[in-house]
Amino acid sequence: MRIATWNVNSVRQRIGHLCAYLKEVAPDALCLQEIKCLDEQFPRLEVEELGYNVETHGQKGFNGVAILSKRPFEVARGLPGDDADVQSRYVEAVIPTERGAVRVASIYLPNGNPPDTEKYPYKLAFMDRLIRHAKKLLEYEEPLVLAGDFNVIPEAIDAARPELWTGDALFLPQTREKYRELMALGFTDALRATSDAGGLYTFWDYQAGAWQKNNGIRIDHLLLSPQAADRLVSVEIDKSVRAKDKASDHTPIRIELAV
DNA sequence: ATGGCCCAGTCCCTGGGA
Repeated sequence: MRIATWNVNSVRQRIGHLCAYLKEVAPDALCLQEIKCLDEQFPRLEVEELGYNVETHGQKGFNGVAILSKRPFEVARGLPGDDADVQSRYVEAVIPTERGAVRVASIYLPNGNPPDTEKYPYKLAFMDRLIRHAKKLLEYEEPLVLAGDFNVIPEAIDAARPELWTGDALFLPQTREKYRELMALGFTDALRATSDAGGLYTFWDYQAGAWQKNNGIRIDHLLLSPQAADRLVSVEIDKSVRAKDKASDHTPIRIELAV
């Protein structure tokens, strides 16, 4: 089973690239972040025409997540303990497979910048809620994939120029510590399970020629429960998507799971 | 040349992203 995640930076701006990706890569499931629209504004007909089922958790203008899957699936919107939170950043699916099912979450973790504002504690609180929920999901002892834009640079090797990020909410010690707390529940970073190489990025800023200089960071992750990690076959960053005209600033990353 | 963008929205500027 092929599972991909991609922060599209507005699905309405990216519908052409999205359809091309679905045709060329044909993921069984695709997690989207930053759809930046209401549920009813999502270009669902174009996607359904390509054989996908669509579940969105959108909001006006900002944020918003979605899951696309060839097979019909069960969906849950929002993180538990989320009731007071108006930002749409989490959607979860249980997708049937040949032998059973795989649970997949599409996550758009808050950016948290600037760190000296209320945005940073909001990020950390969201991570706490995610950790609590993930802990519960792991108790099912089933294949589980937490996929999305985590807005966390895990290690210095995950940035072309780590020195530029030392004071940034994506790389602050407290951010990375909380990310490690999540990982320590028993998750495997799919990419790091297959490579310890540097230069593997999923985001390049629009500004200052970051793409042309390969000044990237790795912040989009696929985190696997033990039952998913056991079935990991391969990982691919679809870098060519970032090279297109009118690209998102993120590029997709995907895994093959033998489930 | 030490800067360079892109998105949505009561929309020609502002706020947000990372």
